[in-house]
Amino acid sequence: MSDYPIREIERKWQRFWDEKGVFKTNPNPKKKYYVLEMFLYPSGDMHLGHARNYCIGDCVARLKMMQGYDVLHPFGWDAFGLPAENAAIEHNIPPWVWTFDSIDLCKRNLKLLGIGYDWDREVTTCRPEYYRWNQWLFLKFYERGLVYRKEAYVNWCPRCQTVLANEQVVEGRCYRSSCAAPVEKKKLTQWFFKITEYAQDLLDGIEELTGWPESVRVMQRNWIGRSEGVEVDFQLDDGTKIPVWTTRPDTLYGVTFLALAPDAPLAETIARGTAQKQAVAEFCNRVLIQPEIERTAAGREKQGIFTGRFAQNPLSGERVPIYIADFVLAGYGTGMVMGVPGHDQRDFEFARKYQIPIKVVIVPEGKTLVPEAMTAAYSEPGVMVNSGPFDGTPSEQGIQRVIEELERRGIGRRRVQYRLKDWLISRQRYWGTPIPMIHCRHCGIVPVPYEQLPVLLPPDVKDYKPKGKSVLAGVESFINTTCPKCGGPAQRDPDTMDTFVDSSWYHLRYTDPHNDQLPFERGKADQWLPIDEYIGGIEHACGHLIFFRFFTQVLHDLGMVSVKEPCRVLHTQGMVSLEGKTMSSSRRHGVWVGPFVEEHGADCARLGVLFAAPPEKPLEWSNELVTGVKRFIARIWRLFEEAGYQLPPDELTVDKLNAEEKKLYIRLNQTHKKVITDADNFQFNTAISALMEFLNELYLFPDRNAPVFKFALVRFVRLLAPFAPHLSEELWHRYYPEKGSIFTERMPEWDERFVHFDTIEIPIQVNGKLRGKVVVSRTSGEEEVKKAALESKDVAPHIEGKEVVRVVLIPGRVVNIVVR
RNA sequence: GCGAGGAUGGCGGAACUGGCAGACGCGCCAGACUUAGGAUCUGGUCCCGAAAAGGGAUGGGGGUUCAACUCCCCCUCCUCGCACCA
Repeated sequence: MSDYPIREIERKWQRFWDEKGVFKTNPNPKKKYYVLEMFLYPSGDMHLGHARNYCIGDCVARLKMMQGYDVLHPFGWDAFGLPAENAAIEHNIPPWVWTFDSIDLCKRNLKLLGIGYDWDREVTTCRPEYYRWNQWLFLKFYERGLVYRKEAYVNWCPRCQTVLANEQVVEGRCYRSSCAAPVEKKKLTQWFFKITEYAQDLLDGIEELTGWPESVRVMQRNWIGRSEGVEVDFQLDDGTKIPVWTTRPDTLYGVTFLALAPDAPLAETIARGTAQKQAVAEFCNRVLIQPEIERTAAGREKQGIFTGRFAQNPLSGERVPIYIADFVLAGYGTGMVMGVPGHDQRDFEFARKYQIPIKVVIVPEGKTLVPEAMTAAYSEPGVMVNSGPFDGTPSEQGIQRVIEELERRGIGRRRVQYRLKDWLISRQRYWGTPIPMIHCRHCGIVPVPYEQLPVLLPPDVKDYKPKGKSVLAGVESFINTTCPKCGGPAQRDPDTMDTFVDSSWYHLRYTDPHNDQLPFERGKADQWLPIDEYIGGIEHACGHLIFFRFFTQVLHDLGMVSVKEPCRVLHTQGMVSLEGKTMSSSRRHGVWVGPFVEEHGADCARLGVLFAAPPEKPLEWSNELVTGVKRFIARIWRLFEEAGYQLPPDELTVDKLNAEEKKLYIRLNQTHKKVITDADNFQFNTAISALMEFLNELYLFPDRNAPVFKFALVRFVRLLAPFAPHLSEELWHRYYPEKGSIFTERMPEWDERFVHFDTIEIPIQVNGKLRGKVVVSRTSGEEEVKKAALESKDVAPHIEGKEVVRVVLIPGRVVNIVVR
């Protein structure tokens, strides 16, 4: 008998699936199932870390097909963005050449793995057929007031020469692992999506996402970061009101200074006309020039400077100095904090350093605090003191009472503050979606009319290298245009969109990928949404996975889709590492799909990544991992070759089976049940181990001509199919050469009448220790089992001469005899 | 600092609702078949006992319970996320 001809067979069935259109989507699904893996940034070769993601998704998709669902399982390319452009600059070729080469390579790899995508629905974000709808959606968002332009200090990556969203700054550095340059602050005029308008909706929506990992839900909650507080008006000497937001109004009488962020707008003007003016300007410059990571590192010694100005506390009437302090964030609250050194650790440190008085206004119940003796702020709840009419109030109540007083006097307002900031989407780079806006000297900013979309990315660019401003600004044929309003000469916006815009709605485009009238038709989106199973990396928890929820919610509110949440179930898969380091295309570190499949086969790769560990766990790849599944495949092949593909009977008469045969039949049903329920619960490793166990039993079964044996073999093939599709398809066709694909055949249900043996072995414990076993009928009554246990000779020595206090029976599980 | 998750053989990992800890696989040991084996098959493989009988074992310590990997309290360590958010 020959070895399993892996590659020959895999190629055969991949061709067959293609030709028969096995994975084509039913456009009119009756029972839909949308399984989606996060699409791919095509950046060179594909390693087993990528493959893990797609093998998981494909296993789910094929299983659902066999269970009778109409499955949507599409794929596409997240093809715009910096890596492509940087690589293009490095290799001195246009970005699209590099990108499409990468796509070809990756697609070949996916086909080598035999992943069952409906390639008719392929989406490529750098094609005008796709990105025109980015522009269209941008304009819709603009009309709805969800797009705006403002000058602000933004994250600037000096190496990529572009701004970054907050979600793209990781530990103060550029999020791209091959860059990781410290991010700077730069004042620029940029386009933003007003995601903060959806902060509460995004937060509320998390409650519904019960099919998401708890960790992701918590991360999103923290990222959105809701706090309740109050905005209090302090007053400058000239009467100007300056609002300060706080969550601790109960400490308002303890304010001894105000601190302003160096990049807050007020910081520029506050010191005007004071002797401090020069020093303040120098301080702000010095602070802002530092990379944010250094400036805002926790635990760092705080820096500040007095502005020469004072403000009046609206409750106590006290006059306090205004400082500029580097620990205050411009983008949170009002960009200014009230300094309460007695009750906030940061304020405490700052006050000690600059000899600002410390005032105690909260004390622990029944105790006193002496400012001079304090070594840290007292930030716990307590009782209010030195707080005028509020003295004696417990601080938690005090928060409410102070707010009420402020509101009554019209000098404060309750306000919820979110940590989430608006999404900065403009990029000063070439390889992205042009922003469909026109700047006219007379009419100001004018949107490009819908009928003029797409605004095409010009191909005739000589130099893609960024120079601190947009590449497109230097492309005259692109930048010069006419104003749609007045017809006069005008200029296009030179920036391109963040690629996270592309990935925020691709899940909807898959439902209607060729629509040239709309991004997608509502009816089609509603047929498939929400996504039933979404699989991707956890690194997207606070980026893409928030953005695509945001888009879906806006599109819902625009009446374009019925669902508010895009995705019912999310699974995050663990990274795959090699020699302790995460596999990475850009660092050329990994096991590559192409050579691996050529050597071991696609089924081996699939079984390998699925069997090695539960999907969410990180996985250290090793050759030993392959050995087991490769042996498994070889053993399956050998057993079936030996058995000779004899057709089983259509119906199995269970009554006529002898004991041995019936046992096999029961084991088959147990295996069937476990494989399906485990796979449905995303436990592919134990599903595969159940198949391995059953294979071992098939080998030991004495009569290979028994109908039940033949029956079991064919069922085994069907159960194996989602995990090792090529091998299974081959075996299936050896039985049924005239039938279609195993994946379009409805998988039978297991026989629930035969998932238990007639007799069971029950462990007997004495005082909790295992002392023996007893075999009883599954239907025997409680007394009968207890009697058998007490009479068992295994336990006799342990109960002899002792008083049996109690006999605990857990039916079908255990008997515990308690003696004294 | 705050938050989340985790710790089980030499390794990856199993264990339903609290009910036989270590399924399955790798590795290792022994044997069989072989000219040969890095192929295949069979058996063994948590630790202490020569062995049986017994004990002891799920990061450490306590508790609840007839019974604890599982529940409760304390501690240690690891991973991840956020991190001066007022």
